[in-house]
Amino acid sequence: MSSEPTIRVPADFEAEFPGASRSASEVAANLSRTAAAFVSAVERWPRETANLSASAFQTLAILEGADEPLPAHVIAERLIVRSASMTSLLHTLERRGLVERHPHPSDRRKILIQLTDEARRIVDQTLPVQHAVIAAAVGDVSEADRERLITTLATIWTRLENLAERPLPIPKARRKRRTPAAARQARPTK
Amino acid sequence: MSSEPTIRVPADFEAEFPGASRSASEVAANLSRTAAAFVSAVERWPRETANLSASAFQTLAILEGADEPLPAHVIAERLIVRSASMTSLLHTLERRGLVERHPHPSDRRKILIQLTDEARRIVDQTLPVQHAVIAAAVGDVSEADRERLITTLATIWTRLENLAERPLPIPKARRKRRTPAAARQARPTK
DNA sequence: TATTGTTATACTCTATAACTATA
DNA sequence: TATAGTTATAGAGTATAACAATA
Repeated sequence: MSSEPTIRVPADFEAEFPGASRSASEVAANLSRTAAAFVSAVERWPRETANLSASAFQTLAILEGADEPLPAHVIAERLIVRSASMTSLLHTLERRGLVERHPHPSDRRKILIQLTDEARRIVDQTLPVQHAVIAAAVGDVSEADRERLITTLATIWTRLENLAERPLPIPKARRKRRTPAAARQARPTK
Repeated sequence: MSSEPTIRVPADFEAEFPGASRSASEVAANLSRTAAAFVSAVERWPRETANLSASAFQTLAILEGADEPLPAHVIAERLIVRSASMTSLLHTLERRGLVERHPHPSDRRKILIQLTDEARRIVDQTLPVQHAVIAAAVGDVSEADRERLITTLATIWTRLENLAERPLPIPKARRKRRTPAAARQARPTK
């Protein structure tokens, strides 16, 4: 497929899109592609060995990390899903014997979600693989470059957080470039 | 939520997971979070102004970029989806009046997908906003750092491509650390 | 009144398998 | 035989709205 080591953007890009930045768009494209490959690599093990989706495994990992049963709404907050979605996710995990619902001892509105031993085994096997995959993926990058990368990513992330709270920007007009195909179409058809 | 500028991993991490790398996992965590924020920022405009999902807008953008009608299987290849998923995507877009199906003039197995004027208007308005959002997000990063970032991402991506073709690794045993909660549970309950 | 969780419903996206028609 | 596309079906994920039980 697109097996170039870096994704680059054509030179006339900023002429076509006033307000755009060629280098910024190259950052965005390469960042998205690398992160997608990262996520796919990390999700591979739980999917192929335990048939667990990303959300499903994340639910187990959250419970394992908490080291104690959690009420459903707490897991929902950490996963960033609605309570109705959480109910359905927990239903799937319960059917597969990976979590159990228990009544909360003092607040009878709540249910406490507890991992089964099988779920704990899955998490214990999956986390080392995921971390090993990550270590391998970053293996060719020096420690100094890792630190630089983390810092630059943090700079971008902070800006994105601010942007998310602002209203949508007003579009600037695009100056469409003439592509060979468009020129072909524009030419009188004989 | 997790509004720290950088995500960091505890110092005892490598003791718990032999074969893992603390700095690599920090790279992975920060990369995933920043990329997710990027994708969410870029998908915001087409979703909020035209109610278009990422795949739906991508389909329109591919057609716009090609500058000529494309057969369905070509779009499916570029989107990396199965032909059946493409059919359903195109059905949704057709219902919304954004694409039209036309018979291929010479190969009667094929259909040519063409953008409507409304779809072209949407793409023309969306692309400048997306590129402006990207330029704003990366605005605080110097040109030199952008280039370094792209290079480092390419290094990681190349490794991930190789890893994807290999069989799954064998998990190394985890050395569970004692968390406060676990210690509490382990202690005799009085 | 607010919180917790469930049910019902719907829509998107993706996937597989069986199928038609065309090359 | 291989290719292009559709239909049928299924499942995961997310969303909203109405609801019951409890605080």
